[in-house]
Amino acid sequence: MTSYDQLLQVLRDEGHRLTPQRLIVLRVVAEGRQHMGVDEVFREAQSAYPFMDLATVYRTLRLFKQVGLVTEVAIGDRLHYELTHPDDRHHHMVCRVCHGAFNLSPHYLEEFNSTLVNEFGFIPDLDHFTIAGVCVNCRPQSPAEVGAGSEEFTLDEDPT
Amino acid sequence: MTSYDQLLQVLRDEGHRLTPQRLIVLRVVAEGRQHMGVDEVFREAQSAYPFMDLATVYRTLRLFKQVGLVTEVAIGDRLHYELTHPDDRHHHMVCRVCHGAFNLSPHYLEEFNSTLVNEFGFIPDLDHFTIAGVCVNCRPQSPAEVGAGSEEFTLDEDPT
DNA sequence: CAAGTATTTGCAACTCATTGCAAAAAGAAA
DNA sequence: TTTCTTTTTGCAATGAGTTGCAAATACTTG
Repeated sequence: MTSYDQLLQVLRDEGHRLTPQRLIVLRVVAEGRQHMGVDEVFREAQSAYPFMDLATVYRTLRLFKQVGLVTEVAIGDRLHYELTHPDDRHHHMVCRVCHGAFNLSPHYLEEFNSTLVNEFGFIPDLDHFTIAGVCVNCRPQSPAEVGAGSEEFTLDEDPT
Repeated sequence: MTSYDQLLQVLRDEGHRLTPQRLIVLRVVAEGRQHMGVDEVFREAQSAYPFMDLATVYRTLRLFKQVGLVTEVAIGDRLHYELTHPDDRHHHMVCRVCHGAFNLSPHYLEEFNSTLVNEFGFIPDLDHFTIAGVCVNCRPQSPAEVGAGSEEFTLDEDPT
């Protein structure tokens, strides 16, 4: 049983129907690069199935997100999606300047999460979290740093 | 010099023109309750200045946000704005169920901020931060908690 | 205070995303 | 396989927010 079939089983198990549209969107996202924009998913899906409708792509991605098959990442002000890798869950730091997305281990949010729960009884949605900002490469460097490069930092960028 | 005039000075100092539309939007936000929706701002502004256009309200609020006069809060999926109180800066926890917005002291994000800067050289936008989730009152209670109330937590809700 | 210019407004068109609804189709049952 | 029920799709309309552009206007300078 392939990994792709396992994904389909997730849908079946929750009582969702396996329509050609869903199979295609799933395949596009599974085979595509990290965090694809909705329009990209739409174009690729449409080339495999010309009757594909944009609304269906939106609905399908939302469904996939609900059942955990994909992860939603807000890049700029557009929504992107990537296949969820259960063994490599991570959050994202998205650079406001270059729009690059960098992975962030869930470990960095554990304490924040406990604090909100313990102090306020507030349960934050931290299934997937995206924080915007400016990455090392786009950061205005202080004079002392100019020419020093940024070898001191490790940014695990999503291949795009 | 009133506080209102100080706000106007901020605009003037940055070279922005003081149009009637801007004066009115500023007054509406300054006198309004916490985090008003754009449509509310629009309605109130329109009653003071019938020619007010919705696009102008959007542009004006965006400008005010840029210069720091107002803070943008995403509640549900709509944007809300509140006057920035420099002596009471805070982030928000927004409940996905009741849509209530609760204040969160910047102190709770200091460590997270330093971690990202120190470990990744990533400078997160933490001027204002909104985290979605479920608040104590809307949280499904465990059997042991039923009837116990939520006196153990202090949620500082924005008056709405 | 009049003239000049750069910004801002109002309007309409547009984008991204969602939704109502009738028609189509998936899966279950016979 | 045929029928039935429920979900899903395609389409068109809607909603929130943004944008291009010509007309209007706030501010600057003489």
